[in-house]
Amino acid sequence: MVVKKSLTPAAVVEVALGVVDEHGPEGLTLAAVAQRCGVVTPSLYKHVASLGELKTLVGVRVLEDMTEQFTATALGRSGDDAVTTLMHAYRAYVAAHPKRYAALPMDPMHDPIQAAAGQKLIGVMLATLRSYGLEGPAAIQATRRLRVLVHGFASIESAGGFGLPEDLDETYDQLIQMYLTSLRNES
Amino acid sequence: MVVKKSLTPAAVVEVALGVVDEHGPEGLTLAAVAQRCGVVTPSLYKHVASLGELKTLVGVRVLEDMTEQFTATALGRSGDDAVTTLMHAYRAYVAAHPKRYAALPMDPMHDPIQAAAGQKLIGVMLATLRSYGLEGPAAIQATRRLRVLVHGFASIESAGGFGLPEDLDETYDQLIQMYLTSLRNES
DNA sequence: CTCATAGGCTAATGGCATTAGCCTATGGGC
DNA sequence: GCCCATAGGCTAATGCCATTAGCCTATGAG
Repeated sequence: MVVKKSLTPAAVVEVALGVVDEHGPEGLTLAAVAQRCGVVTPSLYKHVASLGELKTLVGVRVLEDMTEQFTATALGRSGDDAVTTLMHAYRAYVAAHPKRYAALPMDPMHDPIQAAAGQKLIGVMLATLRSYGLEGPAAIQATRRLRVLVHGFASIESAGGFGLPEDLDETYDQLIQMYLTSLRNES
Repeated sequence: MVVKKSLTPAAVVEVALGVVDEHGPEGLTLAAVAQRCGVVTPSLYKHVASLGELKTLVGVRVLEDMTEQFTATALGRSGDDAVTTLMHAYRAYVAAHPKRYAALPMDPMHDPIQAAAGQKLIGVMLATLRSYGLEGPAAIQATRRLRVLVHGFASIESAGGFGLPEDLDETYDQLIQMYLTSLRNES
């Protein structure tokens, strides 16, 4: 039987993701999504509650996507190797989908719909640090530092915020070394 | 003579800044600005070319504001003291105007109107590192690392992105120490 | 076979940006 | 002191977008 394009909510989010990848977060509009779905705008309300909700769902989708990628990459590694790999994976993801990254909410924890996905992503970072044997608060601090580094770099790079793209690999390596050193000085 | 509210472009930007502070960057709308100016929307076009231009000008204004604050704070200091002070000033500015910070473009260099202001802000950071005697490329790398740290932390904190506000001062202190260490390991 | 409903559609409302064109006060040149 | 260009306000109109209401049809469960 031919598969009908039944247009599930998930499919709508998928299309929305495509729109974001092409036109950025500001370009994400119900009208644009509807057109790509071959449907008239109001029809979308049968699948999502509003533009706001769609944006939220897109955010969740991206968070899950990142979590999956990073998990796969970090599996079977530990220590500096794991951290280095995770940081590279983070940068690679954002480089591959720059517009998409800009669609991420910086406070996923404050939205009940996104909280779980955000928690999982942070969980991957926390798990990556496991082999350092950091206890409670120290582990949280280390995770925060990591988050600051990868997000800071990724958000600037993806926006083309560094004047020249020259030596950016070197810059990132330095950030990684800086972070690894901070981990060593902590235990 | 009573000073007329002549509504210069600068005044419009000022009002826009107020709107951003209150409602965030998405709330910055010509309609909102016009209302605050006690004027009808189309009238604004006599002072700014478009909403886009106004946003750009707001960005310039914020960049200049930050530059001024940081310059004043860093004057007369050098070495770790200067860096520490600058980083605290950055965080303080963003904490004082969280919405405003979100209105900043991450790629000021790509806009001819904002380039100068962006350059100056980066210049303050570069100057703050002067006493470390870093040469050319090394100085640029150090500036980039600094930028990544302060922006990463500030953007997450201002969005309320850290789960609990607990121990954020400690987190920031760790970031500062981490950065200072990276400076020492470099020369 | 029937009928509830999923999922599409059209029509209508209201907010916003933007453009065109009008109108008035004012201040600089004479 | 007079005259007019213009700065700076206004109304009207267009077009895009989100959102709501209400209609219509095919389909699949009973």
